[in-house]
Amino acid sequence: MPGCSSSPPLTSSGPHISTYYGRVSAPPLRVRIAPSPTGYVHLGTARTALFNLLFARQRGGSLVLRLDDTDLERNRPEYEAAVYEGLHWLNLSWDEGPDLGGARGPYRQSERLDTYKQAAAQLLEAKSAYRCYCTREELQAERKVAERQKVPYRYSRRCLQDPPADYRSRDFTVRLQVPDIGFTSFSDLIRGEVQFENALLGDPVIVKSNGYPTYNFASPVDDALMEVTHILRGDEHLSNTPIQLLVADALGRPRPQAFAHLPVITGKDRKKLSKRLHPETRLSYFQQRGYLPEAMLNYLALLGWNPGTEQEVFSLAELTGVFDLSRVQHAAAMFDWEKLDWLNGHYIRSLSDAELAQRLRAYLPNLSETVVRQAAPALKDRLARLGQAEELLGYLTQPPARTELTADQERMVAKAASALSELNDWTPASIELALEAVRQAHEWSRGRFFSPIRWCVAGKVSPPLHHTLALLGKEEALRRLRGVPA
RNA sequence: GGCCCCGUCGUCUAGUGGACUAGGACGCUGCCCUCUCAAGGCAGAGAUCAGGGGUUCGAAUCCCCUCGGGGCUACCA
Repeated sequence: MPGCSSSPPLTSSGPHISTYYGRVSAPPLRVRIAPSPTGYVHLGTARTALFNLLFARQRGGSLVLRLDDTDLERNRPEYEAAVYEGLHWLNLSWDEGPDLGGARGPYRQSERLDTYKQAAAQLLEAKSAYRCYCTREELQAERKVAERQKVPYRYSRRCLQDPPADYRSRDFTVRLQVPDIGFTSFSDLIRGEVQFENALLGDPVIVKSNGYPTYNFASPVDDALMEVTHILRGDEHLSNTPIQLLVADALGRPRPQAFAHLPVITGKDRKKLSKRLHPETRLSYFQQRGYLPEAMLNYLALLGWNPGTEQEVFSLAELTGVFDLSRVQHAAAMFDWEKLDWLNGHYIRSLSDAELAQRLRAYLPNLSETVVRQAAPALKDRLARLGQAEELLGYLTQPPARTELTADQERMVAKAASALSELNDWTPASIELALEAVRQAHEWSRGRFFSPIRWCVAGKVSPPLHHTLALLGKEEALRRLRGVPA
């Protein structure tokens, strides 16, 4: 087919090959996200979820939400709600999960313990895994020795060759016996061929002494059983991949069709986002500060991916149309508050007044719905985050500090007050008309006339003066103009 | 230390051997608009393409080395 060569594939060859064979017997594309219920949604998890969703939607596949809750120390059932809440806030959805059910459940790893137990038993039976009775102290000692000898640490396999005599009375873990020759390699949709030397891997623990599986065991077991075909996850998992592949192999399960390791998101210090070091790690932090979910989603898409065009603003639907894994960046991306602020401001400005007022209400709990609705138009161009509204409107409840006025300025304020006191219709438009009349009658410039009024009524900075006054209400506005203490 | 990944303006990035005097966006600076602050408009500064060697008529783009950053190296995920 020489004619076909005129359009070279723009994406890497992996998916094309599978699509081609897919015509014969199309295995449905299935991807998954696997957050741990730790009480908050990690920003990286949110982006991984986005990319997975886009990938699945583009190819008519499905997205599975699985809860990786095998860490008894950190995971709590009640934290599950935070996962749903965060993801839903971003308007992200999935097709199967603990909340939705599905044919490949259960979707909480804590409910799949029997499955892992069986899988471990199978590996033990096949001699591709063995029990390890070493205590943490013994292992620690081994590690120390390796360190002292400046040789890379791997478990000694003591329990494989020579288990302790008192093993019956000891707790044990289960370790995968990794082949000590050969390489484990796989092709990554973003990074290409990646190879690891088995001999350097060491025998990883796959079942903890409390009977729970480790991540590197539960994950490949579930991915196989849940028939996950493509794994898109953070780059920090790249080094875990060979172990998971080896687990699938040992179990006699097919490996996933493809992996794609997404570049990590870093903080200003170039380090992976962590709860302790970076407030931006928690998705909910953005919600609290007044970032719009659609702006968040847009920004997240741009962190590590770009459309190849000059477009910066994308809706979720648009992203679904143009997203392309082959355009995902290889290098880590540093989180940038300033660009997010710009994007968020852009989205705020694109809201209708009514919509903005609606979204503002949660951030202005002390103001009436009416006031919030009146304030929306004046606030629109002044907000990078909804959370800033409270400060901008602070003058409503907190009168400004008294400023010293010149005699001239006092006269202007008095004129304004008396003109305003005649007004029956207390709206920005009529206030503006009244002030303009005074100003023109005396031939004062706006700057000269408005500044002292603003100082008396709101302070140094405030929305356009007629809005500032309108929001205050006639009575309070006049009180402040006349300098009467409340 | 070992293994793996990565390296274009401060940041996110375009770029896949010649159209690159390296483009865009955020931020920054200046001007315009203007009642403050914003928003908006216009203009501008900002990158020896990490460094050094090759390959080639020609390299940000291909190869090698070095340096730098990150990830993993847990009975966390």
